[in-house]
Amino acid sequence: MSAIRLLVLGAVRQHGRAHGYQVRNDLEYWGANEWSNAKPGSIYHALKQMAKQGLLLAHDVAPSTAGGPPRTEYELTEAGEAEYLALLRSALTAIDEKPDMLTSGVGFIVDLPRDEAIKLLQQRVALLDAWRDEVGEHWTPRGSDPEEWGHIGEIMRLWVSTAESGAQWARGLIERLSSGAYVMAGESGARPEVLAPESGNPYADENG
Amino acid sequence: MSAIRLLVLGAVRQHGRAHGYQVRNDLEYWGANEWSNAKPGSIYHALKQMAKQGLLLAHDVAPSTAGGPPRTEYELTEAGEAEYLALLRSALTAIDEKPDMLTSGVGFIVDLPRDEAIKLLQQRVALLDAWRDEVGEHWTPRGSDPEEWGHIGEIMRLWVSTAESGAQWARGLIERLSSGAYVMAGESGARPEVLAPESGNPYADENG
DNA sequence: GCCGAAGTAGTCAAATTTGATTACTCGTGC
DNA sequence: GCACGAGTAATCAAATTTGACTACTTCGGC
Repeated sequence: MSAIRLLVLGAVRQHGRAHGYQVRNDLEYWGANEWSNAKPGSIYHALKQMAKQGLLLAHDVAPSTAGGPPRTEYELTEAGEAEYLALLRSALTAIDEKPDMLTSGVGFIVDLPRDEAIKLLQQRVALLDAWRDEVGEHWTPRGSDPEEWGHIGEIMRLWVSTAESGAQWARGLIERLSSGAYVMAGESGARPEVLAPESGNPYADENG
Repeated sequence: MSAIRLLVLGAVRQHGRAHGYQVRNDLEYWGANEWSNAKPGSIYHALKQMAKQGLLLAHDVAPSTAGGPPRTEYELTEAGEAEYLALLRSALTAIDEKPDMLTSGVGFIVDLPRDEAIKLLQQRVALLDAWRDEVGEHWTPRGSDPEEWGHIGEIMRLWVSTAESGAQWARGLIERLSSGAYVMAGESGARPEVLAPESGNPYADENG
């Protein structure tokens, strides 16, 4: 799965209630259109699809106050909230995902309690270590002539290097979280669950 | 674009002439179904699409000799050959691609002359260095309070680390290529351009 | 002699993604 | 007073991707 659902759910959740263009704008501001598939078509499609599946609740709102076709506002249902957290956990843990997944997960990591975030990242490190070992074994079975693999061994080198650097980064973040960096879910000083409608999204544009 | 076209063109090219199942089998053997989107539907779709676009020539062959529906064999046209090399070059150079692109590029790197492969990888390193610097600047503009960015700065750290490890790997491969590792296109001892039909593909299964 | 598993070859519907395009409003200049 | 670019909000056709499914053959066991 791509990161689009996580991104859209996270963006809607930050507003409490949002219409497509707001989501699209937030994601564009984050540059997500460049490092993920967060393009208009995908965003609107994801909103509709998730509404159909009961993850989002759609409110048809009168023709927009500022030009354009009538707009629809969405908010997370309970199922949507659960799906959001599941996707977020998976984004931080799973190592076979494309990098946009992990990037999105990091972007929303403060929606998790500190303990859990650390635990997930530790799992990530363990998975990366295991994968590196597995790749190493798979590509150098006893008795097989290294010559035989030739340049294909370079793929192994690439993967091993990717795994090690990924684990390194995760260890760094674990350390920072362990020493109290950032304000995580449920901690005093946390951003309110839902942004006040009149205040701008600190991570997005200035339009309420 | 995904890696599917590069993979399919490369696989067909290695056989000189191949039908869909052969391609599918090769790619499965390389594990490409796991680290890329090389699934049956995508492979057959890519074959048909590229045939329609003149990159491949389709030969309808009598009902298969060994079960299943009638099969179609494909071979690269001149345009297909050009497209293949263009995709391969781009896979090795471009840094904004998903990792399956680079992996595929490495898998086929010996289809390029040594000089060119080295040059492309050097370009890659330069692009990665530039990207790392740009990310660093974009995320720490003068006057902006680091506190303001909070955990979002972790995305920057992730990207910087990705860029540096990617550049490191590329430098390693450049070095190995420079000291004569592997047999590249046009070099004595090179595998023949096209595999003999009766011999197995050394990088795939044993069926001709 | 035939049953089932494995292999061969490919198709299909549904979901998703892309990239362009539509449609309407507001402010700015002229 | 109106043309034009920028902003707002979304839709659409075409291409791609996914995952399951069809259909046919061969081979080993019983």
